[in-house]
Amino acid sequence: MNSAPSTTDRAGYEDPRITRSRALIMEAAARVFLQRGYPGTSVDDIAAEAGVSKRTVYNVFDDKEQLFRAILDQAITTAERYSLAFGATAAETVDVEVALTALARELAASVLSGRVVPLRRLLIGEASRFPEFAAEYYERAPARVMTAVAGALRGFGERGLLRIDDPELAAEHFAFLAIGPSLDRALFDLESDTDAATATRAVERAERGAAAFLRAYAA
Amino acid sequence: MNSAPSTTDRAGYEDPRITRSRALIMEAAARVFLQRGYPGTSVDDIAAEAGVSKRTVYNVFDDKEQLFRAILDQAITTAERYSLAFGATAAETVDVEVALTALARELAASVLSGRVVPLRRLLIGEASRFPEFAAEYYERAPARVMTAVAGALRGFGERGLLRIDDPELAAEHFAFLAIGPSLDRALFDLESDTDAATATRAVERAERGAAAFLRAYAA
DNA sequence: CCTACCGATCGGTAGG
DNA sequence: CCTACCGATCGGTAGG
Repeated sequence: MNSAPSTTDRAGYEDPRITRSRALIMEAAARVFLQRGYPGTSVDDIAAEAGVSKRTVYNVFDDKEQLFRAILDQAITTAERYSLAFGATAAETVDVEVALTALARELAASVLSGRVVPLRRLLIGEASRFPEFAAEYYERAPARVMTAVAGALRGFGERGLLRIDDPELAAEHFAFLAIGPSLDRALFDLESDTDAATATRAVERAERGAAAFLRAYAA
Repeated sequence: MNSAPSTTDRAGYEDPRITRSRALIMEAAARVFLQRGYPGTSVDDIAAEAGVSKRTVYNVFDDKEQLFRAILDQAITTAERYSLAFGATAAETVDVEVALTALARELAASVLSGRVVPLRRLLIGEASRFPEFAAEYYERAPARVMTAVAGALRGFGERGLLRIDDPELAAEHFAFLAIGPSLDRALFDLESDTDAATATRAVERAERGAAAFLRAYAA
């Protein structure tokens, strides 16, 4: 899809050298895009970071935008896989307080660590240039996680452990009580990406957010 | 500060032509930066939008970055003025449900309309290039509003109308229940900026968020 | 894989 | 003489 058709034969096999180059380039591009932004990153930067020539980059990807698209697809795939697993364990627990506290911690750990926050910065910052990228990511990543949370909360509601009238709204309340303040601040504060103290505070906030949710939605 | 010292005499008077040019340039720069981003905007674009020559832009501002800084200062000043007034009326009310619902609506209206969301996109997107701009904005705008909300909630707590142990945490819970989901989505969805249906849904969400807060923090 | 190069455009500055 | 402003163009770099 993202590469020239000629690099793949009719049976779908790709030259292993291209496969290897693609992986190197995508990893390098993700690293550099997330750090310096889309316009702040030149294709030369990516090629140098990947240890390939610029010409190789253009052999594997049509242009800079398609490379961005490939990075986004990869991130969305990861997020979708994650959202399927999310909350699966929580739904089996009988102690709703324990389950929701664990769910809040899990949410904080997954959203506030790794590349999620840098990717959000990138997509939000480029939303005017690539509105469809930002919108698609939102629908296929955070919105899916929200749906998974809503499903778990509906389960608790049906078992009489919580009072849930509107699972989608309740999921939003749960998620934003748990990680809303931490996430919002993280978007503006680059240093927090690697700061251990920030991570600790985020987990504590998640726990206290879950506690507030439990008070608001107690059966 | 931003202009050459020679344009202002010892008494602080500035050539009225410069004052007028500065206003034209800043309004144009705010419009274009917020729409197309910092690197996506050329100084020529700004000059054209302001109806002045590029040379005039460089007579008033040292460079493109200082112009960005001036826009940011203006936005921060507006936000600080707003945060001082915020919640002043709420603290006088006796009916806490009415007061908090009004506060939530007020928060939604002020954050989700106007230039706040586009400015957030700009600062978040440029956080890697201008980390101090993003951090300063956060501390002087959203963080101040949060402090104002915390003050109002503390007042309700002291009057026995709410159970508030930690006003700062409670303020975060209130704010993110009220506008967290709407704000997060707005950052990714450019069309929502001018969409009336989105605004209506945001107000409804704010009201239901305030209701959840009241359940969690009832005395 | 490297150097060289293109058409276009950038931020910033020259002379008048 | 000064400053503000103009049309034109600088050196350097972007994506391709």
